[in-house]
Amino acid sequence: MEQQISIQVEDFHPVHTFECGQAFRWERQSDGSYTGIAGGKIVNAAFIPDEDLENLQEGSGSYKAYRGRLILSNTSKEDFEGFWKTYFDLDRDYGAIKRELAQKDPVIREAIRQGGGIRLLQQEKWETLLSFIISQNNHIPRIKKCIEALCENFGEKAGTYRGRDYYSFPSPQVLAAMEPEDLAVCRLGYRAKYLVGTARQVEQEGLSALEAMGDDNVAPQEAFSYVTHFCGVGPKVANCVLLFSMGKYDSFPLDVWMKRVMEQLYGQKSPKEMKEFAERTFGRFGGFAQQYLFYYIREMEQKDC
DNA sequence: GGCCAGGGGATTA
DNA sequence: TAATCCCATGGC
Repeated sequence: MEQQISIQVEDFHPVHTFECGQAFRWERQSDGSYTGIAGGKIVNAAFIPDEDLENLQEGSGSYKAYRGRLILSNTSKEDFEGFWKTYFDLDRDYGAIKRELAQKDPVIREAIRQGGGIRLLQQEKWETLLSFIISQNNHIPRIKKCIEALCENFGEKAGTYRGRDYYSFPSPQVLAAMEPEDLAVCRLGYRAKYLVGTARQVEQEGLSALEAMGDDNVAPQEAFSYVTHFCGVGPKVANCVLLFSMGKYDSFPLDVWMKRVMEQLYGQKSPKEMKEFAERTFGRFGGFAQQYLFYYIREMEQKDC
């Protein structure tokens, strides 16, 4: 019998959290749950919403409560306390963040209403760095395929779960020893040389130098400078790494979709204006706002047709 | 600072 | 079938 952990959570919904483009290794199962691997641990996350009126309709604020039970299967109490609790960012009060952001304007208010179950996963730095190098100028379905191929070919088998094999994310050492051509099986295109280049830099400088950027006393600007020095990492990818793995929550990644949001919904014209507007409006919660808005614009595009 | 190639696949025309 | 687009970056 699989070991399970069940906890009561608020401001969480698996679809919002796993489909908002922050992570690429969570797969939706036929029962609506998600199976993923992080830190070499395979886990399944299911969610049973509370059936109270407030949760089904509107919360006390201008958003649903997204309250219910999060059930993690194939894990232990120790792993939950030592890893998943932090990974799922369960100690953060998202209600307070949403209330503050919702006061800013009607656009972000509606975005929070649509994707109020997003939690920013605290992902591993090395994996996040490489995942977002792969993400550049790319579609999410293909990003997922590239990463899966990378893990299957260069990672280690982490185990079999519900009839499927899972592989860990390849280490810097393994990829540093490769030539870009060796990664051809992953269909990374021109990004293969970026991965190998960055892997060699990380191997040289030490993984701990990268990990140290996640410390609270490391300023966002310092982390940004460090992360952008890697091969194939510019401002967009760096901001994603800062936001999704280093706890720099003022980061506001500006990609094609976010430029669309800022132009169509906020009337900002240049990227410079967009950055300044975001900083001015969302401040230290910029990263949370970015995720709500990113999810919102993509939902709208889908419903259009 | 602006322009364009980089791979490859998915989507659109 | 052809053109366009994609959670961009590096190099000129």
